[in-house]
Amino acid sequence: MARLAEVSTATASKALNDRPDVSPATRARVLAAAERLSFSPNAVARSLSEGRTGTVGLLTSDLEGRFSLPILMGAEDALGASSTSVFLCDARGDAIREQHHLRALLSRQVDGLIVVGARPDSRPSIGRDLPVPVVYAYSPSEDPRDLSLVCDNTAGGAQAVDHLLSLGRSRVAHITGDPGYGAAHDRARGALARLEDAGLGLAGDEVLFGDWTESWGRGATRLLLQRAHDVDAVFAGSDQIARGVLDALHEAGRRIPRDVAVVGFDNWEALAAESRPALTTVDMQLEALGRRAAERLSAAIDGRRQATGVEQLPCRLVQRHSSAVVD
Amino acid sequence: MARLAEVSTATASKALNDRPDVSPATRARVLAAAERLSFSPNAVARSLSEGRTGTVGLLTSDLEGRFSLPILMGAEDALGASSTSVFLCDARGDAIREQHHLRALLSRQVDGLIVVGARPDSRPSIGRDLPVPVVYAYSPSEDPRDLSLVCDNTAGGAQAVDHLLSLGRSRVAHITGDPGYGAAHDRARGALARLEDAGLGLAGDEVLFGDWTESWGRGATRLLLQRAHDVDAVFAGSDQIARGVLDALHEAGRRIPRDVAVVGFDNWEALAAESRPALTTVDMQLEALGRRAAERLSAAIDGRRQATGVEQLPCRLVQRHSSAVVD
DNA sequence: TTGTAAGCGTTATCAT
DNA sequence: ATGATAACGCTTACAA
Repeated sequence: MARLAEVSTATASKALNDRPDVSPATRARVLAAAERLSFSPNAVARSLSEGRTGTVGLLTSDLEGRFSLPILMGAEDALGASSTSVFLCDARGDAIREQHHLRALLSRQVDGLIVVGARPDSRPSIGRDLPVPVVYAYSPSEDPRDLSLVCDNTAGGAQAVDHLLSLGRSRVAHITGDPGYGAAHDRARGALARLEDAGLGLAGDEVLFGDWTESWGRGATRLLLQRAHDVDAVFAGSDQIARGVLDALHEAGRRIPRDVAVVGFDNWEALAAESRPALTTVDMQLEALGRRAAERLSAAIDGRRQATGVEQLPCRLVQRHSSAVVD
Repeated sequence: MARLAEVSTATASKALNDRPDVSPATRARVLAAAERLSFSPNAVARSLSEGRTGTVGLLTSDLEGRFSLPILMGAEDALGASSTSVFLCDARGDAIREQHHLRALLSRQVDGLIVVGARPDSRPSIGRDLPVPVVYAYSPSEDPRDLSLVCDNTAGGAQAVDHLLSLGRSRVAHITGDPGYGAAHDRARGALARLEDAGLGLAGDEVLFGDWTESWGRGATRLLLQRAHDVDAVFAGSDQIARGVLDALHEAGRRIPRDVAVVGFDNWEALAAESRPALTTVDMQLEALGRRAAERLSAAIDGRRQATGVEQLPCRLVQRHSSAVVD
């Protein structure tokens, strides 16, 4: 290609990369030649010479889960903008496989790593002294010297309750999932704090922990209706649970939202938008989380000092009919 | 590292790659040195020299959809086994972005490409004369000279009806989604063929096309119950639709499966396993599809001749309670 | 402004 | 069995 343009490879390189010290005429000649041969530079060779590959590794523990996906999209999106490519690796929740992938990524000379956990709880650090910066998303690293981005579950719980209180509800119950999840406790804590601030207790007296399923939502609701017949709002720890709650409330003849308002968590569109009535829910804004993680990583790669600790990103309440104002 | 072992880089390379013509003593010395320095070979340099990167591009049109995800998992899984890494690119359904990513992938010297569409219908070929093999998954390429892997929707529809007939049902209706989807027609065709074989017509006389939502499932079911009061089975074109069908049948006081058996499509666990009763459904085995696509691609990369045309992979019926045998 | 040459880290060829 | 050397395709001093 340089030959076709009758210049040296050095000049060709400068011309193609918009470097100074190339006469307009030469540049034009080079560009024309490149065009003619539909020349495309070999990024591998460039990486070798520059010592920078323009790639990052995305190490996820659980592609299956619906949570990693939006994060991954956000990250892919943000990195694509800086024409960085993403190596995707799924460790399937297996530490051995994770180490294996880590080695593969490092040998491929990625410029940085994003680690996306399967659960919102903290996870072991992938290692200190890695030759590239690392950002944890969704699951924070146990090591506070790492940088982690997570969504603010406590604030999310508070937002849900704030909303219910603003509707004038005062008998608010909370049905949530597996107590083994830190996020379940965080959301409950946020919710309880707001109730307390308002001088209220929890309808049903205690948080109903169970698992993250629709059927638990149904079962817990039946239990709740016995314990607190006058309940006028339910905050569910997930949209799946909320679906069960709606179902059981219908069954019991309660009208929604007139008799009981319901708020879910996750904003899982297929569930929340299609329920009857459509479900008000807390959105974790995971795509934004992924995007932010990518931005933080890019900054670290470009040498700006790597921040540390856990950064909490806000949730957003999405209002639908299950908590509509009734006249 | 070669210096530490007091050998030349050539010998070190042979030792590390289990090449012959290295004395056991030397090999041991090299391995020890590598260990001490926790040496990890630079895959970028190796790629440059070998002309092969051990990477493939995964070009998806719609990361958002739940369908690309299992395919992606399967592909990632199969490729990981051959220690091939995957570049993930999401075109977001935008042709421009797709071309952009394609260029980026080629300049990164990927050894092959997997193209995953957003819908089960055919899509434009990504281009002829690419320097690397390409396999299409889920969305077949419009160009029959490309290799595409898709699931056999027609057979899937047939499987659903076969199952219902085997339960002794004879008044079978079909409620499905957007008629703009070829897959909707394929499934309907498979279902109708089997009914015809059994000398039966469709309950409700015609396929009820609408959209892929729960609310359409509800609406269509109400319609259906007017038109064909004696319906004893419904085959739904998706699990979301099936959820709506279940809902409306409950509302109408029909018992499931005693009065009406229901079969869905997709085996979307969160919906199907948690519905009341749990939903029998057709699984597209997308993970297997992704895996198969990766295998085909690997074969093509390794020089075995690239097959062409559309390869159909079978679906699998997952039986749950919505079509249980009633005594 | 342009060209020459070294270097990036590996593998492969071919002497020794 | 080992090592010197070229090659992979690019960037970048530095020399012309």
